[in-house]
Amino acid sequence: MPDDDAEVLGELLMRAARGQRRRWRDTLAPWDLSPHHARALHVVTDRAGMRLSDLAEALHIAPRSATEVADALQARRLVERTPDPTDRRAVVLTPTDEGRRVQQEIAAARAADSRDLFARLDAADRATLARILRTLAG
Amino acid sequence: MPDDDAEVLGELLMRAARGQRRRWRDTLAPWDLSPHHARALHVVTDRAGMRLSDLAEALHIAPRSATEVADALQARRLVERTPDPTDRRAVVLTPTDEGRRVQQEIAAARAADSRDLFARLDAADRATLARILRTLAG
DNA sequence: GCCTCATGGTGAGGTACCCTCAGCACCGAG
DNA sequence: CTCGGTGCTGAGGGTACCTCACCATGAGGC
Repeated sequence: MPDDDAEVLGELLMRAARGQRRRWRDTLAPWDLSPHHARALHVVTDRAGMRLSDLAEALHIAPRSATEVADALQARRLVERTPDPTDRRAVVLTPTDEGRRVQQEIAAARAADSRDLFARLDAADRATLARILRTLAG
Repeated sequence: MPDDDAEVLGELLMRAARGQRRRWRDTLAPWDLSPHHARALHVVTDRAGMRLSDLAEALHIAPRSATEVADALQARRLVERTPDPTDRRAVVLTPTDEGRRVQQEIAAARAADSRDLFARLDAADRATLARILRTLAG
């Protein structure tokens, strides 16, 4: 394989991912949420009883930074801090009704966006792309 | 197409890109350069006579931020600021010998890394992947 | 030649998002 | 009850961006 081929592929991959990220940011614009906060909201909504330390682990950030993410979501009234009944040191994060609603809307918007993007490919190409990407990830 | 397919594909794409970015960061470690600074060095080395404003445009950052990137590369003695002979307001960035050397080493390392990654695919898959990614980008 | 407006770069100051370290409250084993 | 470990957060720091204001210079109209 020529070196150039590999470089072109690498660049195409990065470009596709960049486009994907940009679409995602645009999709989130109506809710004025950063991708990071949307992800945090997703995580909190997904599994009830998340502790701050669980959130930190899920987002791959330091526990101290999870505090800040929680602060931000709480300020937006998307989640609430409640004391953990089984451990008085711990704090569990619970989505508010608003938080759950926003999360569902975002999930729907994201699904629609992904569908639009990949609708450009036929079924065979979608299957091939999935196989190839899995090979690269493995 | 089921919504799920699209979401899985989107996630696979992000995962592949994330892996790529991680490899790239690891590849750069020996030179202690961030991806951003490496990219800036590449741009400056690539085209002689880059002004700060050109660098800003190439990196898609504000002109003020290009000043900082230039400061960093200059502190590492990878580039030099020289006055533009045709416009006394402007500053052109020129790679030092060291800068050129580092840039070449990094380019070689990156090419080798890309080659390793995409060697997992046969020629047909590489061609297909390129075609599909171009479809998604377009 | 001079005035005016636009342009290239940078200082000052701000935001977002991470981090480490120290400290406090609490848990749980001995 | 004591003591090492754990969960969270205040304090302080770093990086990579940004905008705004400023200065020096360029370039076109008079």
